[in-house]
Amino acid sequence: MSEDEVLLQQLFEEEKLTDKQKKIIIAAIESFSEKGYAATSTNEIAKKAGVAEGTIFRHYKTKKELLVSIVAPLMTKLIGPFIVNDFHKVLDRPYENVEDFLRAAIKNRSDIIKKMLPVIKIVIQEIPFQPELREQFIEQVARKTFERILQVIKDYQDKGQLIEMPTLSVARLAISSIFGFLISRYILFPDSEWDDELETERTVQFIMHGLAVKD
Amino acid sequence: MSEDEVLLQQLFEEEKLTDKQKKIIIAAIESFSEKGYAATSTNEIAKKAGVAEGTIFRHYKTKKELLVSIVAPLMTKLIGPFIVNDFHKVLDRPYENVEDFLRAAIKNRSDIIKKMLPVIKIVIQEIPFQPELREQFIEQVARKTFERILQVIKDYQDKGQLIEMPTLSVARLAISSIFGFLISRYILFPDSEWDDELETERTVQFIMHGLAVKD
Amino acid sequence: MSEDEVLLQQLFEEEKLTDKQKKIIIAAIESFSEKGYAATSTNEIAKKAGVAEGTIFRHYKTKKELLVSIVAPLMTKLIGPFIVNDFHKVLDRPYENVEDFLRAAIKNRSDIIKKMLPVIKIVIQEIPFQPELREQFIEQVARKTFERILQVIKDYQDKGQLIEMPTLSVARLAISSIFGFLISRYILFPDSEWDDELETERTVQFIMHGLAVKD
Amino acid sequence: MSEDEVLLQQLFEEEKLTDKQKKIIIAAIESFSEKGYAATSTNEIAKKAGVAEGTIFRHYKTKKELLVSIVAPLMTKLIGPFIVNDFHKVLDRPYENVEDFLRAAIKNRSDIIKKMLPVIKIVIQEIPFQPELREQFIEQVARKTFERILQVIKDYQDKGQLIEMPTLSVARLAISSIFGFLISRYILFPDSEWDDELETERTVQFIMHGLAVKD
DNA sequence: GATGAATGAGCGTTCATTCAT
DNA sequence: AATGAATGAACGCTCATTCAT
Repeated sequence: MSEDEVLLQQLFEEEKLTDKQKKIIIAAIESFSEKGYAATSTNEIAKKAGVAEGTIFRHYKTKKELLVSIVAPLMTKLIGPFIVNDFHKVLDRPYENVEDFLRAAIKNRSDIIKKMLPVIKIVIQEIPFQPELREQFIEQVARKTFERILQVIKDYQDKGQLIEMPTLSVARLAISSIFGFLISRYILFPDSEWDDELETERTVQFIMHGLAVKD
Repeated sequence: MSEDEVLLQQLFEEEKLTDKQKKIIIAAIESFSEKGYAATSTNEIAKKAGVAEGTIFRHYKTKKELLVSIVAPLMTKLIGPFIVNDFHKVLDRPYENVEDFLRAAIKNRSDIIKKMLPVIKIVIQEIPFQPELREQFIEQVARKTFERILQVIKDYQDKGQLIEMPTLSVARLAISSIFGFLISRYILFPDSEWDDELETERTVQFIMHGLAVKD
Repeated sequence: MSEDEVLLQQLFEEEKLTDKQKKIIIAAIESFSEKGYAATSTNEIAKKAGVAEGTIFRHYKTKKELLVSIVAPLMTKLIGPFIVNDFHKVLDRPYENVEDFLRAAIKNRSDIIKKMLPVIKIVIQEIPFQPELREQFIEQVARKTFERILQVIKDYQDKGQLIEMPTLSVARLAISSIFGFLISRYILFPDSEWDDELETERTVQFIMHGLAVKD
Repeated sequence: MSEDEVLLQQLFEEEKLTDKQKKIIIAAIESFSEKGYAATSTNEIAKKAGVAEGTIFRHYKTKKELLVSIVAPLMTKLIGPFIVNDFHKVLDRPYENVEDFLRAAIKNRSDIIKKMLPVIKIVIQEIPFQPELREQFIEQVARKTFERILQVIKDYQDKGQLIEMPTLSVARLAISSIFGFLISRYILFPDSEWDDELETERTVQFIMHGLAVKD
């Protein structure tokens, strides 16, 4: 199974996709993420996919519907495992301390981001301009995940492992650090040499203890 | 002087802009930042600016040149003060400890970001797709600023105020936290109520001491 | 079969042309030859052809490609018969004397010119400005034909039917006379009354014996 | 006096031209003859002339008026000397025989053509598309000159130096040969090496005696 | 007289979308 | 289901021309 096939399977698990449809989606992901949605023509997608232009519109009423069909499942998939798995894990208290949880969270997201990189780029680029996507994102991702995250934070605060501070602020600071790492690692400087294990640990330690010298 | 006038003056300090040119730039900034560069038509800009479409092309040979002419000065302006001012300040040792420096850095960037927000959005959106911009950004912003930042970090490490860790990693962690704050504050949730003083302080404390409970 | 159909068939013998394509070509020939290539808009061609403007660009990537596609086959067709037929005829010595050859040459060219007139006008008008066409013309028409003509002249000189003079000069003089006739006949004064037989004969006699009174 | 100055003086003898006007005309002649009237923009002419675009329209109401103002004087000048001078010369019987007359005619036209070449190219290119020019050409050049030429021919026929044949046909044949020479010499192959004296003589001899071998 | 900024119609071309096959 | 020719609106851009300075 090729790399593209894997990506497709992850994004469109249950859906039945014809062969042509797969080709269209792969071509669209590639073009959208390279040149942006608005700057990509359906003609170009059709050529890259090796299908007739009309075929695209047989499966997706409009170009925007094609975009949404690609991006929407990511929202569920990207988030789903986090919520479903980790929720239970956390409730089951597999991570007795925060640091283990952070390490797991970073690792977990890393795997997905690596695979979904082109689609993630599309989401980031298009969310500001496509109200449809933004709404979906806020609805499905932001809200659900956020609630979960806030609760996790609260749990650890209750356990006395995190300082007292509004959970929203805690969330912002922790998420900034994690996303800052992932964005640096996979989007800004993917070509630098990275010791993933080491940088993950540094990030975790930073979140916990900051940069100040301890006496 | 209107808010737009202020923005223009800051971006195009020395340049002589005709009245129509100002209108074009303001209209372009608005449209580009709202709908994206590719999705904005020159016709639309002309209408919003109240000029003939031809007038745009009298001043800017192509649509892309208009984009660059808006975005390029930001790169200098956004960065200039940081380097020039803070460089000297740091060398002159006005900030004896890191925390003061961080507070100043956040404050300094906040002011500019607030004013330049729409242009900054354009830069963020278009850099991935416009090699011209990316190059300029890397050349003028990333390189220069990064060197400066790394040096500042090293200084504080030498003074024993920051832990020993590769400066690049320190930079990544600190910058993530600061940008995480600014992006949350001005781009993601500009409409929430923010106690700027307090959140700045929380960010600074986080960078220094992390989230772990101290005994 | 209409007159236009004949022209098309002659120019695009082997090629499969859709109905719309035929209409586009006929409209383009008409407009180009009436107003010149640069002064003809694609919009105008589309309207005259009764198709959408986009349809033109589906078949021809650019306006210039449309021009070339019309003019290029003429170069082959105009010249082909001359070379192939006449070459063999001459070698087979069907024209024992020059006068017969000249008569045949004029007649042969007349038929084609009559049919191709509008396209020929386009070629003449555009060759000075379209390097692409000029090259093609020199390559396919001028070179091949010229070699052939020079050889024919040499043959007749060897047979003692033409005076000794550099073949290039002989060619220039004979060709001037023939083209002078054809241009007068079909382009400058097509509306005058012409006794084609008689004027052809006069031209032939002129080429052979000039205008001086013989004693 | 530069070469351009000479051309201007010859074309605009009596007219008072400002310095800018001269520059405009020279620039226009160059561009029109290189790229054609329709494909030349007034902006381009202005730049080449080193004047503001508005200046062109101060002197010539429209672009077409500029074309006509350049081309019209040629019609008079090109023809004028022929009619005026040669008319009297012929009446004064300076050329006792046709051959001398032909030599003089070719020589006379050669000089002018050499100087006026770019303007002549413009005339040839634009006459088919500019009814205004065509009318002017027919009126001033064709008619007057033609009458004169026909009369000259008739004179020589009466003197028994030219064969009996409709003067129109005689004219056509002679003019074809002369123009065929001039066009080959100055327009088609200006870069070949030409022995002007010799080719002129060959042309004259051809017109008189043709190409057939005399016994 | 000369300028050049401004115009808006029109240019060649591309686009997402439709539909007969 | 798949095609690809056809569409016409919209695109970025150029043009000849105007006019306040």
